[in-house]
Amino acid sequence: MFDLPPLQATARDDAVLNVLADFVMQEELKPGDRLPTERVLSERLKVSRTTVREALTRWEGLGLVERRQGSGTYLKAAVSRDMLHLPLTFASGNDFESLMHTLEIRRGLEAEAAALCALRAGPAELELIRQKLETMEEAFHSRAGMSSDEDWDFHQAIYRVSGNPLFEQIISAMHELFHRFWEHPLGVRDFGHASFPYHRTVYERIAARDAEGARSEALKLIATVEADLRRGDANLKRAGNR
Amino acid sequence: MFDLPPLQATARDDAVLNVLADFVMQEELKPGDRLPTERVLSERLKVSRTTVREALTRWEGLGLVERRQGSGTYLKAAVSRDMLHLPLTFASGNDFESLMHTLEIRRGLEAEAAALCALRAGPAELELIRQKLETMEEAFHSRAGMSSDEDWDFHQAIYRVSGNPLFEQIISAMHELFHRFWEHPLGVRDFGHASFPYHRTVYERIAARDAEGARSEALKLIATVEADLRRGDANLKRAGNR
DNA sequence: TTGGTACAATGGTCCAACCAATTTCTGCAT
DNA sequence: ATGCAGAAATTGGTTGGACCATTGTACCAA
Repeated sequence: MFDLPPLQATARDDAVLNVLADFVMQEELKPGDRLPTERVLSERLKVSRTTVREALTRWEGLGLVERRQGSGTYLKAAVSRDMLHLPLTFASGNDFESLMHTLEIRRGLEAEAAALCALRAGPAELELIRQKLETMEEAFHSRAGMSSDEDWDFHQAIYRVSGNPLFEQIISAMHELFHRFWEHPLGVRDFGHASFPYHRTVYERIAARDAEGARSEALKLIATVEADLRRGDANLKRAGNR
Repeated sequence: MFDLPPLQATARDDAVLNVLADFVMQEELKPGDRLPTERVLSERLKVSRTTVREALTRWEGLGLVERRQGSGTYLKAAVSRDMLHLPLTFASGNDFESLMHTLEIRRGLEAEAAALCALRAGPAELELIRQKLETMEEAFHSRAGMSSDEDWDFHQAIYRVSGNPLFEQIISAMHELFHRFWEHPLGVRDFGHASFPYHRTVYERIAARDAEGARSEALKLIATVEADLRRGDANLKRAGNR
């Protein structure tokens, strides 16, 4: 008994996605570009708009695409037909414990990314990191601490220069989780105050092509953040909140 | 420049998913269970079936749910309201480059997990790791190399003992990706041959409560795997395949 | 130049129907 | 009773058309 015919059962939106992926490749659309209207796609592909929407919804859920009402649908990541999607979803509550867990993941990744940076960064990439560093330091000094956006830019530059796109994907997804904390619970403590000096040392080790040194400095950096958070949490508990 | 108002655009299907997640928790639905009909949900939630479908499509894309026409929609994974979605997408998942990328991620995580293990493993956990190690060594000796299953068990034990569930979840998802390589492309080379001795050194550093030592040994372990793979790839290219 | 207003384009939601696969029920033959 | 083929109901998949909410743009007036 062969059971081979799972082909062509009813999989229109899968087909739509394949065709769309072809289209994106053919038009050489890059992240940020706008792709055709749902109505246009519906007409061109000879399927209903609903079907197009379901397909795009799937892509949106995978973070490949972003929809802006009244404006259009925009590409958020490179797309090709033979892509492997690996949607990880796991329960991760809003408690302090979960925050620490994500931080541990980040520590491992950040260290590795910094090490790879030291090995792979060319002059241009190095310059990019240096620029982000200085922007961050400037913001830090002018606003007396709290440079979370610029701080994030710096780290993101490292992930990008590492030459491995997975770093950025994983970390940026976790970044959302981080924000869930920074909004609500522990007040906006003076993060990064303790970690601040390590940003420069990380950069220096990278610039010196010292992979192990970069890894080590990155570890120290995250360790200070962790210590800050633990202290904040302790204060909170001592105050009796929750 | 404040850019605070991303609040409350129009997000019915997000709301639908939240309510649905609540429902799943409330009814204690487990993977395999069937959840209410689209039509029922539409009626109960007072939204159109289209909206319900878009929401479910998102879940389906993330692998949380499976739809079977004529039968129903079935839960495929545990669902809770505060879930962290981490959709990774690998470009062209069959080239050597992608394999290296996943390996770099694994190196960062493995090192961190080993370090945490050294800090947190109790006597019982330590014994578990030791047992996995010996099982692996035994398999290695009896079958002259190639002990991938037992090898995996060993590493998984480390992730588990690390006390951070995220490690196991991320890595085990990537493990699938690894297998796609080990099946087809580079022949089943004598992996782990070079990495073999490091398994024991990792364990010894953990047992000695030496976090940095454990991290360092774990790094060496992955490095040998990487070197093996690079060698295999070079051989393949020299042979003219592709 | 500035500021507002009308209008068109676009994604978001809804409805009502029909199609296709699956499951369940029904009733007949054994 | 039992077994099984066919009808009927159930359920996800698709369609077309309509309307709403938001955004972008062109145009006009101060």
